[in-house]
Amino acid sequence: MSKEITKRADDYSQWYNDLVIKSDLADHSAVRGCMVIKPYGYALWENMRDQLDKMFKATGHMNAYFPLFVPKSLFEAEEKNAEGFAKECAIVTHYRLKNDPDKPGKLMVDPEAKLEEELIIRPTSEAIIWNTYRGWIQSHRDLPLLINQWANVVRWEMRTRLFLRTAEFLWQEGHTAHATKEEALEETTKMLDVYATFVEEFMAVPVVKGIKTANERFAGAEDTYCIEALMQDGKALQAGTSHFLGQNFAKAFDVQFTNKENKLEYVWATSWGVSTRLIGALIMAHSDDQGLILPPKIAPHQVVIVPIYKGEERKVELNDALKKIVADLQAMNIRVKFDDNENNRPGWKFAQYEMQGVPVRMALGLRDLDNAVIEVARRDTKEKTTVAIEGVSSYVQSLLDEIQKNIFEKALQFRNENIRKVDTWEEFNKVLDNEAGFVSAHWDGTPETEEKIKQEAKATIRCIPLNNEQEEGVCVFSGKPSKERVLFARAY
RNA sequence: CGGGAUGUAGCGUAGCCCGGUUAUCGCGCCUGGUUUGGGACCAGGAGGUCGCAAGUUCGAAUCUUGCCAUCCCGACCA
Repeated sequence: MSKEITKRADDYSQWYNDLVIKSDLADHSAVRGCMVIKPYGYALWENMRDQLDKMFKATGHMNAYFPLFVPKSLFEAEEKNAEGFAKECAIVTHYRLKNDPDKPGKLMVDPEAKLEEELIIRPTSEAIIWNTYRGWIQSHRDLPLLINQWANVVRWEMRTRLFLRTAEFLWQEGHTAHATKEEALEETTKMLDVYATFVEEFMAVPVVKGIKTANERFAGAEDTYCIEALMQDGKALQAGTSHFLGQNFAKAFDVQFTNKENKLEYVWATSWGVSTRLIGALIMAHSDDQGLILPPKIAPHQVVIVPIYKGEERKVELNDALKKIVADLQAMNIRVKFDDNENNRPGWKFAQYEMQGVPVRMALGLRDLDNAVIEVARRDTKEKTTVAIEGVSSYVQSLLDEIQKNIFEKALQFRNENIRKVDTWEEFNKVLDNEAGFVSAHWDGTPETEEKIKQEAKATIRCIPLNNEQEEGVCVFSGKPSKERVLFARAY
């Protein structure tokens, strides 16, 4: 078991570099830890983004865009939020360069051009958005305000890891305002459900929905809900969060509304986000030694078609047959790539598209053409079958559904096999060291114990699962009484 | 910022200990040809501030010092 858990994020560097994302911008220390998203990787992100966007709109949200720069005075208004992000901010202090008198041809920061107030490059947008909401919300009739933003943010982490923790990343952040606590709480869990649905049904990655402990909570939130996924190396990954912000931001930015009784009240808030980290989750949850395995629903190309030529003879005939299949698949809204590039040989293409994770590959040569059949290979199991050309498009359509299902089932089985109930401290450590995965154990509910466990076992409480089964027990570390198990794991 | 390692062509590397012709090999790239059912082959070709700077020396990729950068581990985190 433990031997199978070998895949670490680093093992995928081949695909990061060759296909999806280049690790850094240039040989330039100042932008280290940023990422260049290549077209193929971006197409993947776009598909994920488009689907999420649809789901946000279906739940009544609208998109807006707020500034990249947050004046320091706004940033510090909500104290806990500011404190939480203070150590990882990029700050703009000047607005002009000038020629350096000592170094011809070089530029220097013009000391005359110092900004009166520093601008924080957003690590998250609560501050600037809530400052704006103050002007948008006066009456209960303005509520709820349901807004999402697709943007980039910057968090100057001491250590970066491609996809999982880059200095700049793309994400969406929803920021909503509500008249009542109940409504805001409902929104928080509703959006968590949207995330869970998206990640499971489209990315085919099973998740545990849960709530964070106080230690792991978003800075400035009353409660943080999360979805936690398990990677093939047995480490957990937080895949998305949805925060109930209470009235913290409303109070910090003085956002009040007049209720039906003509009384002033502070609004209730939520925020929620997922990022390009999801791409990392996708890679680490599904890849094998041959490369990526992409779920059909979000794969940039769902099908790739490779013609196999023999000299020039009957090439037209071959291509005509394939073009008809391409047209049939496109008519079914299947994203298909017809690769008739003659610079690369079929074997090269097979390997290439396997590495890129294209779910279905079809190959047609003269031998097949004469028999009116075509070879169909699926990426997830690597099975190849020969199918009659007649009706192959509907075969492929159902195969894509089958692959989507199979990838999820495989990941689900792996995840379920790697949630282990543990009742002693010795076993707790043994499982983490030898088998990894989630450990379901009793915890006395104190931040002190949580912190000690983190120190000693390097494992954190990933979440307290929603609808958690209540069960009398004793804390695996302190031996104090506990009434439910929580999920521990070593995490990215 | 602490601990460890490493910098040689676009990528991966040999050479360094023990200084001495024109810096090794593979992949990739360019040209021509033959090929195409699982990462083609033949022939020819281009590509190098040996991380940077200083020092030692007749002579430095190789030795010395300083600096810079990268990677891994830790603190931080989506």
